[in-house]
Amino acid sequence: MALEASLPKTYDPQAVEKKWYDFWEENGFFSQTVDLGKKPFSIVMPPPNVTGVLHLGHAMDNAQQDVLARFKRMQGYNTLWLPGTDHAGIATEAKVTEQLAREGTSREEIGREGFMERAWAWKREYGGNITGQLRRLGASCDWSRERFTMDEGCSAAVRRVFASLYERGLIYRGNYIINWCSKCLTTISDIEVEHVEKPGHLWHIRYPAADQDVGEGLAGAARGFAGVVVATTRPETMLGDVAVAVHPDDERYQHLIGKHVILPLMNRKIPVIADAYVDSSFGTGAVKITPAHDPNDYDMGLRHGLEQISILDDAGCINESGGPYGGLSGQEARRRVVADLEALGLLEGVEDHDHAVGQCYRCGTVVEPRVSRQWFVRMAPLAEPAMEAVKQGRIEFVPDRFARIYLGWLENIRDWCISRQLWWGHRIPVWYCQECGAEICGVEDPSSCPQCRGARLEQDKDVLDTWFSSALWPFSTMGWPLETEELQQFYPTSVLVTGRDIIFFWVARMIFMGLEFMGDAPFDKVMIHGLILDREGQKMSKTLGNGIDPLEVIDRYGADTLRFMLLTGNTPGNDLRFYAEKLDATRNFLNKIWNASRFGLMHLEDFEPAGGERLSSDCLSLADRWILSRYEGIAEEVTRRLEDFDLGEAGRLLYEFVWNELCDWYIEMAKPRLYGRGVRSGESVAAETTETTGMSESQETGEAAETSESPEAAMGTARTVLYTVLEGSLRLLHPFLPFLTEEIWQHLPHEGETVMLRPWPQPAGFRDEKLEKDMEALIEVIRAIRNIRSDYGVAPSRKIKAALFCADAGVRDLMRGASADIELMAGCDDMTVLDDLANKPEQAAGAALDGIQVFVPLRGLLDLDKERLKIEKELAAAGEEEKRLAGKLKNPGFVNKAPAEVVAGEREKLAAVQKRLELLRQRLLTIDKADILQPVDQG
RNA sequence: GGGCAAUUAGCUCAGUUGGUUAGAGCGCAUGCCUCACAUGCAUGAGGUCGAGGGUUCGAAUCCCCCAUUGCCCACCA
Repeated sequence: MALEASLPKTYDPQAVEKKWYDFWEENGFFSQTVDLGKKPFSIVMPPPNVTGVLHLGHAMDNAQQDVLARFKRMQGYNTLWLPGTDHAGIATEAKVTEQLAREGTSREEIGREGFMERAWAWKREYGGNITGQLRRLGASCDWSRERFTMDEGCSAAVRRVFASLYERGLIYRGNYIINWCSKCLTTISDIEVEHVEKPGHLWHIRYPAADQDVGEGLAGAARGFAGVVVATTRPETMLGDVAVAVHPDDERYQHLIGKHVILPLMNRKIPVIADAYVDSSFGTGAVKITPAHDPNDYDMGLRHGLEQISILDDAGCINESGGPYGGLSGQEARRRVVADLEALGLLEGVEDHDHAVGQCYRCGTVVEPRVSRQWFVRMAPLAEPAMEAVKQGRIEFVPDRFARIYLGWLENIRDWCISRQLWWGHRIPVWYCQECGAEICGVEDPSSCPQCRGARLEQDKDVLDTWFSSALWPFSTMGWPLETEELQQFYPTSVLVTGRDIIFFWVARMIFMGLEFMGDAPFDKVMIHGLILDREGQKMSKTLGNGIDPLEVIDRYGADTLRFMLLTGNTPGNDLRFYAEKLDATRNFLNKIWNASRFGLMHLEDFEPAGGERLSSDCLSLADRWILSRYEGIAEEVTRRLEDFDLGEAGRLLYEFVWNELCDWYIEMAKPRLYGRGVRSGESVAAETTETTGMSESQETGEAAETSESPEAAMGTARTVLYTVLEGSLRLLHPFLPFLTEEIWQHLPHEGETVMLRPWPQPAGFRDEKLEKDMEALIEVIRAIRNIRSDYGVAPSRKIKAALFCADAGVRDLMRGASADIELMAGCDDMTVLDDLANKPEQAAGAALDGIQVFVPLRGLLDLDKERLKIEKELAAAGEEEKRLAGKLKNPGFVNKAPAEVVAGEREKLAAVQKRLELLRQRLLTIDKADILQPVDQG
């Protein structure tokens, strides 16, 4: 009593979450030492940005990882979940830069060294935020192994990998066309460019033939000029044009190939070249070629040996190569160029044209393709094995459709631009000798030039793409390049859990780096989840302002509610909508568990958990055996689902089991015994009662036969079963609801320090599918009776008596004590009683179930109109059913080809329906004839 | 231009290899403050499973086509 009284009626997460998290962490329950004798399970956490804040995406991602980690830990695996954070080059640099601006200073002013100091200070100040937030979520990761992508070890791994790839020619430096963000002031890789379809224009511009005088007198006389009309979406880039291209077979332009035209505004003579890349059917069939600012033109420029004229500066403005337009912004230059062309009469037309504009994925600024000298990773040799690993099943995507996305990307992969014009990051480990020009790359900082012995060395100014260090995460965090025992036990990791948005950024790159440097894939499985959407199905984003802060949710509902909500209600890989009603429903579920446990505690205060061996089946009631069977069935199914990474289904199964089966049925059925009222179903009788004739001939005389065991013994058994199922369910729920389950479990009698280290439930042989089917039938019967009660408005306080006729004695036995509001009539299995009731439909309401008939004497409760309506309804339904069945049985296809037992079954059903129709018609008649009804007996 | 997902009750979603009567939560209706829980209990109403073909004795489920929505990829200027 004291225990249950100490628990409030509703679960209060705020009161317990911190307590248990600290308890777990301080006792080292999350930490794992290497033990090569145990089977390993390992996950590396996708490192969140060190300066970031937890959003719902993180919450879901980490909740999923936590479920797996806790599940595997309970299963006895040596489980490592390794956390850490990412230095997030551009994002962090932008934040620090902003901070400097607020202080009235700047990057340039404080210099590289000063900036790095500020960035590290920023990291020290805010880096703990997100890890603290992960703790609030309940993440059971091993914080003693927390890593940071720029810590010493990870940096050493970066150096080693870079040097190795460099030595083998897999990293090279060169002038290529790259993507430039003029706001972030750095290059970005191809996948960091987002293509957004936008309405734009296609301008048709005439480039006059070069043999005509295009001097100063161009204006006003343009109409007379021949030449060629090109179509472009970016007219300002013409300032950097070096050619016009047409398809070699295009008849319209044969006469121009090899000739020259004049580039208007710049008055440059440029050739007309033939290249099969050009699509004759698009635009005018003639393309202006700007090798310095368009990837296709760049390639074509290489093919034809064309000059690259760069016309943009770092800020995206026209540079001195743009002649009179120098200094203008891109936008402004476009306006002026178009206006000037129009004035010259060279603008032949403008049409609307949607086209994809590349934007920086971080800041949304339009990305300009530029030719620039950068560092690249040669992808072809690395991509090949990475594709093989997935094709051969070495790495498995869950759901597997994501494997195709991965493979598709790698098939068409281009070299990876890894240099960034930033300061915050891993500086490229290459030095240039200022004396002889040698390029030096090494794991150690060089002190002098190995070629000329000169000491004037200057390190490359750029840093590496953040994803370069992320790509090494699965092994750099475990100590590579040292041969650590962590690597030995935990690499390859078991599964990577992440969102589909970073398959390219991260997953693919980890795979090829792992294969290259560890000789094995970094993980066996990749579990991909979707995004969190708002209630309308919109992506949550900062710009839309529809984001929800997971910490506010935790404050209000608790971490477990948030977790469970994020983990259930959808299928793997699909997006998940997030809205308040779902949270409420989940909170109610937690409260249900809470109260079921309070009920349990009332009855288990001085209970000794001696173990399951006390549960031998001969002292169990049918209800006991049923719930134990269901519990084991659920445990098995949940285990299977978790092993298949179907967390949503596992959670749903637990929800339904706990609420519907444990709470709504078992606890209700066990109450009489738990309260010492001693009603106990007669399983001993059931064991003897055969299923021979369908109607038991034994003389069951009500409750006398039921109490073959003392109320005390019955209570003891019920308590043991209740404990077994409740405690076991808490263990099954623990991966989903760590805080709630720990809090309850600690109140229950228990062995061990914490539920999180208890063994995962194992089957103990209570599964009995026949019994489960019987119980299902019983539930149907009880529903039918309650339905009758509801239809006739029987007061809830009044017990309802029912007669139950069924072929199966087991079901009838289950019925005893199954429901507090229903009891079986004495002698109700007597055939004569059945006939009697069936023949007096005005005195009894009935329901026919599969092989079972139920009657409830009405005892004067009959409401004639209601009954009549109901029968009419039933008649209509039965009529329909008869039509359907009769039609089916007339179908020769069905009769001849379906299995004989199916056909026979249908025939039986038809017969039953016809019989029922007849019965209903008679009852209707009787009712119509009845004047006043006499109660059957006095209840 | 390709590819992927989704389309099932008023809303949000399940539905395992084709097989009795298609499920849940929320919402709704009716009745209940029954000694674990009103964040609850009981009962009920509500579905031509996006449209159209096909395979099959039998299709929400397999095949084809179409439509709508969302997402990803793509160097048609």
